[in-house]
Amino acid sequence: MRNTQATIRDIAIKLNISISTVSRALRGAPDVNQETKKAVLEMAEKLNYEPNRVAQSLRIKRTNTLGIIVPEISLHFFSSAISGMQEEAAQHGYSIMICQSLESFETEKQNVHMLAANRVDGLLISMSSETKDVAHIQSLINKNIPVVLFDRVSDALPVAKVVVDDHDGAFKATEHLIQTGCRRIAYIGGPLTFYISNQRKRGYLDALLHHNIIPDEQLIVHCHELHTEPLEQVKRLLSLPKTQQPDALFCLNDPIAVPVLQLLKEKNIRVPEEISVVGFTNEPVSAFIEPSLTTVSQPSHEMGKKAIELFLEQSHDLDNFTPVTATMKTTLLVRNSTRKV
Amino acid sequence: MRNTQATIRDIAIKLNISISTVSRALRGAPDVNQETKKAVLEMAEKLNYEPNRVAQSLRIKRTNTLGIIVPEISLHFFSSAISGMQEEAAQHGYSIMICQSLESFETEKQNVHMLAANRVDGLLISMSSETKDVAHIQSLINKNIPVVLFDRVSDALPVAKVVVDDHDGAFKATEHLIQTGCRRIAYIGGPLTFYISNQRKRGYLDALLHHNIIPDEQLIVHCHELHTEPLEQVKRLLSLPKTQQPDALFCLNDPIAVPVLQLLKEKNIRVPEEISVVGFTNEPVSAFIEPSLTTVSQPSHEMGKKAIELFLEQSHDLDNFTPVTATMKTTLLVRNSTRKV
DNA sequence: CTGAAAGCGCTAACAG
DNA sequence: CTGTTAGCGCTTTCAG
Repeated sequence: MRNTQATIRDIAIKLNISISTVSRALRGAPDVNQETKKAVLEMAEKLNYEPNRVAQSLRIKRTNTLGIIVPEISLHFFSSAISGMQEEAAQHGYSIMICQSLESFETEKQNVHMLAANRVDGLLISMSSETKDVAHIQSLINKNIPVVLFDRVSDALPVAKVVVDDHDGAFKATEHLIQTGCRRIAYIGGPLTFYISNQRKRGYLDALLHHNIIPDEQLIVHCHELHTEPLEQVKRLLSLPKTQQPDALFCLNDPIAVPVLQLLKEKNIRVPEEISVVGFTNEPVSAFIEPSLTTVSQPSHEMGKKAIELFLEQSHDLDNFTPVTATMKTTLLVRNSTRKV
Repeated sequence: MRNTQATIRDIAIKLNISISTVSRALRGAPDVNQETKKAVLEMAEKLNYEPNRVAQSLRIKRTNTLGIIVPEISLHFFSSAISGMQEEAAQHGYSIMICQSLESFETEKQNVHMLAANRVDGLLISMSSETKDVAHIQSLINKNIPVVLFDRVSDALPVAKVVVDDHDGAFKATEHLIQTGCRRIAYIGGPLTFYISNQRKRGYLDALLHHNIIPDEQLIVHCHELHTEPLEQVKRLLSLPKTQQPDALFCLNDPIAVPVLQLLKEKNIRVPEEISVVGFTNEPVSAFIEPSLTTVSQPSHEMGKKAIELFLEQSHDLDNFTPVTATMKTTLLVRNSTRKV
């Protein structure tokens, strides 16, 4: 933003007509003389005119911009979801503004404020694992700003959501472990307040119970932090007395499962012979790591698109809108980190 | 953007003072009575006031927003660069707006227009492989909008750039292939107008010449499209008469090299015994694929940060600014897709 | 079909 | 220390 940018006023003066006529011509209003319109368009071209969306937004009280908050852009699940959103949003004339919370509650709050200050027309949020208090998001709802939660959602918020059936995915994954002979299956999860982790834990527990396996509290791990703690916890589990050690690890997600697989390789523990590993998400590396990782795949790109669709529906009919939850399908991808049936 | 958002006017009325005083208090101007200031801040809090950056931007002619255009968000190199930018930008009070060109010139042009219309304070661009005409970017420069090109840059543009030494990286990679006994080394590159590809090709050629190997035109491939064509071309090379077949493939980047590696596996061609493969970029999968991919790594996150730094320098001193090019270090990561020395 | 005028929410002289 | 005033660039009545 500097000088030298032509405005409708410049066009109006050059053409010796009023700025309202220019404005009309530019926006293709019907009640404008063809000749005038042509002249305006030509002059705009000549002056390299670029509409000022900032001024427009202020006037029409819409920015045609959507805000997105994700924990970490560079995780493939999120960049892929963003990519889906971006494509869908662009098709409907929306730009997107992106923030990352880096799994920090404070940063997430700041992000929300920043995007609200920018008067985005809607917010698409995947919550940080740290977030339990959802007042900052609730306040958006109170201000009538459409919010769509995706993947990392919260029960406490009456908003549109895009999720996969985490319970079902976890159930299938755990059942697969059981069916391939595992009995002491550990769950490596996130904080106790982390909704998505709890859903997956419930699926895991239900699968155990369904197959008459009594859950062992010792094998259920809640990590407060998702980068280094999971590895520590796995090491701890592996140092338990032989009979108490797990014979399978069901990890909250692939970004946890992949390093776990590497750790096991370092320790010369054979996968899946000695221990099976299952992840969740299906990050690209998971197919390539040796052994390839059995995981529950989520349709990240489609989830992104869907989130935009839900926003659009909601924004068309803000007054009588009831929060919908779109549940997408997961697929259990059986690869080589689990035993054959 | 809907109703119910408090403005400084609301605060002024409630407190029975002028809006300029409110404005001053809110921005922490020095010449405001402590009491007044306190009252304003409290009232702002109470009304859930959120500054309107749209109005601010229009008035001060700066948006504190940066535009980013990348070919594809979900490629790790780009999402990682974006992540670096986002973190650095946030520290300096900038928001970011993201577009993807999807390797389409037309889309890239549209992106530029959209971001210009949004009056971003600067643009960070990694050009599509299709882009040869750079007039759309030149026009930004003419309008005094700071532009920083990163990774996918163009020679024709006098702007700040963040690159790696592509020539050097390619030279090292090719030399490594030669030193491990390869003689018929193919280059799988991009379009002839694709700057980065040409740089890498030159590094490749210079390495060959340096080692007295006469380049074979037949082994130098230019793909117009980067998703499916490279595989076709490799298949073609593999169907040449035995003596004309390559014994190594140096690929423009990892997103090409990885599928190539898979193709070779399908065809039961042993890597690196029968043919060596080298990539460029170092995507996360490259370390995990079997055999792991020898590649030239680029510091994506740092390149992103650096790009923001260059923007900041430039925007501080727009008038007498000379375009700098920051060249970052690459590292040859020798893994298992090439033979041992 | 066109123009005049008001105003979106905010900042920044200028004057007190 | 505070208030008045004039816009930033645009859209949108309301008149003609």
